[in-house]
Amino acid sequence: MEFETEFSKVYLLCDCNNFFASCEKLFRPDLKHRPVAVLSNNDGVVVSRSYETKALGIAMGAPAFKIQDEIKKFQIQTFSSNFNLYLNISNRVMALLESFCKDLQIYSVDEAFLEFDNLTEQQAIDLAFKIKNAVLQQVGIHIGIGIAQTKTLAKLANHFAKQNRSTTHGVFCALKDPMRQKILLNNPIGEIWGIGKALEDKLTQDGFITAFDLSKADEKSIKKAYNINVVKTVKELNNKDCIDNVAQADNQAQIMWSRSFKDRLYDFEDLLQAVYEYTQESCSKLRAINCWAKQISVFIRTSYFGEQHKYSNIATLKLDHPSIDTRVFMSAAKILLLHIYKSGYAYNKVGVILSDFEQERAFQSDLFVKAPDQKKLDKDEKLMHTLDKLNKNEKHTLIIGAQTKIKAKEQECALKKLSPSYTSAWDELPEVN
DNA sequence: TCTGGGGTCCTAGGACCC
DNA sequence: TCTGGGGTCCTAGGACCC
Repeated sequence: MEFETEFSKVYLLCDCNNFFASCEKLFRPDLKHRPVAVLSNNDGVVVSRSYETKALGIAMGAPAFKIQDEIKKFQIQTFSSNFNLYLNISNRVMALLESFCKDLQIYSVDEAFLEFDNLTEQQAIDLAFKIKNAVLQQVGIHIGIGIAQTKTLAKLANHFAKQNRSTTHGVFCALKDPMRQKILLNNPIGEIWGIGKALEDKLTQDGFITAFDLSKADEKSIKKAYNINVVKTVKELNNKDCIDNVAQADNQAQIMWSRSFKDRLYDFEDLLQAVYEYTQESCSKLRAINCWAKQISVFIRTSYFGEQHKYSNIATLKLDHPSIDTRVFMSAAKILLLHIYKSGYAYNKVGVILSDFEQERAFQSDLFVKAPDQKKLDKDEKLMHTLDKLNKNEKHTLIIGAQTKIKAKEQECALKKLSPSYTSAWDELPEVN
């Protein structure tokens, strides 16, 4: 009798196929076999494509205005990004995955690593199909699953499964060696998780062409010529698990709010109003995660494309003590914008970043900085939470005095083809025949 | 006319100290 | 006056991810 090898650690990388496009199809059975594309903010570029759209040769990141002809010709159904819908579907998928695995690491809105101990190859494969079918039946989303002893290999296995859907049926197991070598040999280094364009170019120059080449590299020379992350990648390709929990930590490090404008902005006052709005949004997020921030940055930039005069700059201000008060950050933001604003440029994007978080309203006493009045802080915090409550359902119910033209025409982000909020708004529920 | 948004981590280099 | 080295801490910017 032969015993199956048990692997002490097994990762299943579950990844939703064409996630945004699949979410849009979920409530539109009429689109089941039709090409669908989801566009970014301002309906700028393609961010998700259904299989049919991919087959038509529409590239990821393609500017919408450049593919107008194809959209018409092939009747590609386009949607603006409906993040509330995607987040809602994502939550359902993740909840279901968690029922299979207590060690679930949610890596992004559409993928998660499931970690198991002591599984044989066959057990892992059976489990993967069970999970895949459950997600399809209960949520209606197709997922692909890569199985391996490390996260990097599981990502590669998942990619391989997707590239070879007809033979893999969306699941590929690289726990054992012939299969591991297969995915290593069949993937160029650029396909490896953690190897971006810059590293790809350098590695290729140095003669590393496939993932297999990199797996055979000498760790010491890699450390010398590249960095510690590439060394980790080499280890991971060789079944040495060394990438920690990738789930988004509870202790988020920064909050960013930024938008590109449909039209260009020139005036300081117009930019300031946008900065005020993004500051308000960022602060609201900050309070939602129960953090206090000590630092705020404001950035502005002209378009990368077309503009004659390009300019981009960022400025940062450190507060004396952490705050959650929108008004505090707004006055800081104005100072920062004054600092970097230059007239005569056609700005197309501004953003606000809060960082340097604390978990509580700690105040480091300092000889030269006057300690804030605790009672006043209590009152201010209450006021801010009230503000959030009032604005929760209807944005801009209550605004801070300095905000004058909240819906300035120039900064409206056009979302022309937004799908209804099927799962989150009562008045937009799908109709059932 | 129209080219996304929101994150994390690493590293080089400067400031500062002994 | 000039000459050093070694260490830590912080920050800006780059690279990467989805």
